[in-house]
Amino acid sequence: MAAQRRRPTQVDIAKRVGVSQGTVSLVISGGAASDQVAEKTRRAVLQAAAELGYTVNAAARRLKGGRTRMLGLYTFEPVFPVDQRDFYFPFLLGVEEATARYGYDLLLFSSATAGGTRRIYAGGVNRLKVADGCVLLGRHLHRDDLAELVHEDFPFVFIGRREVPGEELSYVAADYVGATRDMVRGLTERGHRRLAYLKLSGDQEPTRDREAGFRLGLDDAGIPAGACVVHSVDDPGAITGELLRGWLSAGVTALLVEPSEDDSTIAAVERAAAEAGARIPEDCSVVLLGDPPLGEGARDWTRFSLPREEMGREAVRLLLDLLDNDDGEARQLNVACMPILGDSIAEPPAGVTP
Amino acid sequence: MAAQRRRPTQVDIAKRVGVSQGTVSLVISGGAASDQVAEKTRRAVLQAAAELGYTVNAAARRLKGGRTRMLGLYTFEPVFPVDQRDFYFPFLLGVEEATARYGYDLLLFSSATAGGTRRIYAGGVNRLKVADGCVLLGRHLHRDDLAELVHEDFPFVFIGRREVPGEELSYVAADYVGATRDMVRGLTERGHRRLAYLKLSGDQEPTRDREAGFRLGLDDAGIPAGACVVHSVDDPGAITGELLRGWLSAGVTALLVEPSEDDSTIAAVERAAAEAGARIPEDCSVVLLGDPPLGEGARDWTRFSLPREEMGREAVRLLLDLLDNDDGEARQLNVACMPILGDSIAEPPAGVTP
DNA sequence: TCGGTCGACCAATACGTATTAAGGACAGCC
DNA sequence: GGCTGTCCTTAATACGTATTGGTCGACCGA
Repeated sequence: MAAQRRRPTQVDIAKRVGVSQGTVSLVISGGAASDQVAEKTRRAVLQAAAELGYTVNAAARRLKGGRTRMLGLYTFEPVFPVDQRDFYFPFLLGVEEATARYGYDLLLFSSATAGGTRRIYAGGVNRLKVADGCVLLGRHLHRDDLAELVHEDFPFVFIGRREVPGEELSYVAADYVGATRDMVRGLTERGHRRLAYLKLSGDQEPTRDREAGFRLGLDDAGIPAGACVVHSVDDPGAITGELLRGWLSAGVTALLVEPSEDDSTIAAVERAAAEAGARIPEDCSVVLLGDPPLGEGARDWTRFSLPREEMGREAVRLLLDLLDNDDGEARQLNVACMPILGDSIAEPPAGVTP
Repeated sequence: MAAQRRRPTQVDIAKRVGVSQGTVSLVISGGAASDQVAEKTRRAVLQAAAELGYTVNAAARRLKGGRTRMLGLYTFEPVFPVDQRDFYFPFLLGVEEATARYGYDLLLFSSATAGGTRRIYAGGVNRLKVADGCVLLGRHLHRDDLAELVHEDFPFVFIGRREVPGEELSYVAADYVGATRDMVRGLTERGHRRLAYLKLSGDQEPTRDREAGFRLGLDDAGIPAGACVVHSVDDPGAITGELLRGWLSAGVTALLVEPSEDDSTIAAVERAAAEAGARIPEDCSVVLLGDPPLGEGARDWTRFSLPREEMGREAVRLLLDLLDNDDGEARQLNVACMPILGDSIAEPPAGVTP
């Protein structure tokens, strides 16, 4: 098995069979056009291809405008770190499954990590373009990168709702608005009238959507927004027993908590409750606006859960749709979250009548 | 914003600035060669590039260079099914990490799944070759595919030891021989003299290696092979309390169990022990020759554990080594397993003197 | 003024594939 | 035999970049 110095090309096949490169291309790229080729030629070409161990050069095919049958997956954070594992893995699962079902291969842009910071345009080059299209994933993204990506018109779909001013972009997102609204309804129907909402600081879309859902939920129940607390969590350490006690004595009976990436916010809430001598859910109901990051917490939180696997699948579906009929339209999809009734909510304690 | 029908190229920049495409290329690809360009021109080009929103066409660049800076990952089973998750995930982790560190991208050959059966040579064409090299992973592989793959000389590294008659192929494998030998030593040093070894049926390399290690371990302790039981497990249901009781009354004091992919074998052993009224480890020590598939078993088995993440990393390292200096040599690496002392072994029960 | 040197740029080409207009062989028909 | 048409194949070209041998002009020293 002497090493062949150069990968065989269509020209090599052509020479061997005694036809032209164009004919080889017709056969190889298959399907529609290849029935113009005589069956005998066709077989000879395929045979030679097999013998030489030919594979199409993806770069060349792409260059000409052809398809690579590769979909890219770019994540703004590394996907695989173990602590993020449970968060990202289901997305991956869905993306991989759908990619496979449609007969595409999946290209993970790991190299972006190399420089430490994770950028699309490392060295002015947009690696993504070797793929036919790309699924983007991650919470912390460079707005500049995203803007530039939109500016070229390369097909991509975001997992998670993203906005770029003046641009329409494709995404599949969890319906945080509706899910949060439903959570509020769940509380108000149990009689809670005064709620505290702990939102993450920063102005990310998921946070904004939850807050919108919160306000809609209040409207539904006819509760004035002024009757509730909205607290922006900059530092989980700032969620003290003191703070919580203040809220409770002001008539707050339920907490809505937006989970952070680590479980620090949730942990802080539990700690604060302990410090304040408040039992969950007897003295204070708690609802999580999303999945607890580390999954295996001792408590079975009432919460909603993102259909992450489904979101991954849908992202691929949208992307392929985008590829197949290239109108300039953005595809946007909101998937419903699944409400989970845990043991962290109850009726408001008796005697609390705000 | 109107989609620009065509992305700007170096030619566009060249026209705008009034230089040739070649000069633009010199400036853009930067670094070493670009100091041949006058500073004034240089700046003009860069400015125009910025104004036009130019980015390098990755495909075109690749076309010239040969390398794609992609490494492939091909698995003979689907990687992502949830039930296999804990088995495959650490390999993936390691592969991805190393791939990223070396600045490569990772191509998952998902499309292979499409046809139901998982073959490399779908349609007579070897998809793998779009990547510079490939890491192969999985227990059940088509020997034909592998043989053919070796025959063309495409650089790849197997995770897990594989043999193809007459060929030298590259792999990184767990040192099953040494690890099993050490397990036997652990038992014999505690006084066990009569062991039963439950091996999987089938003639896979991992099974053979473990058996080799078993025999070496017996040699070390001066135990004749005939004094021990080697039982091939075709059907876990066949491991009955009856069978175990027979062994125990024949003086067997310890079991070495090769875990299957599901946990059926291990479960069968526990069930048999219960039926036979034998406590583990008081009446019968048990050692696992590998990781229990489902991790979270109630019992803390004495076993050895594969350094799966490390194996993934090493596979990539070997592969890149293979790419960079292309002698025809195969790279082979055995990594040591980590022995884990659980609570499933003890001294042999008193009164048993074979 | 002339030969020489050097800096700055250009023209040409290769990379491997897809596509298309055009060419050639061959058969059928009048 | 000439005409038309069908079927198969080819030649040519485009895609966007990197590279290299070469050219052109300026500048310098003698």
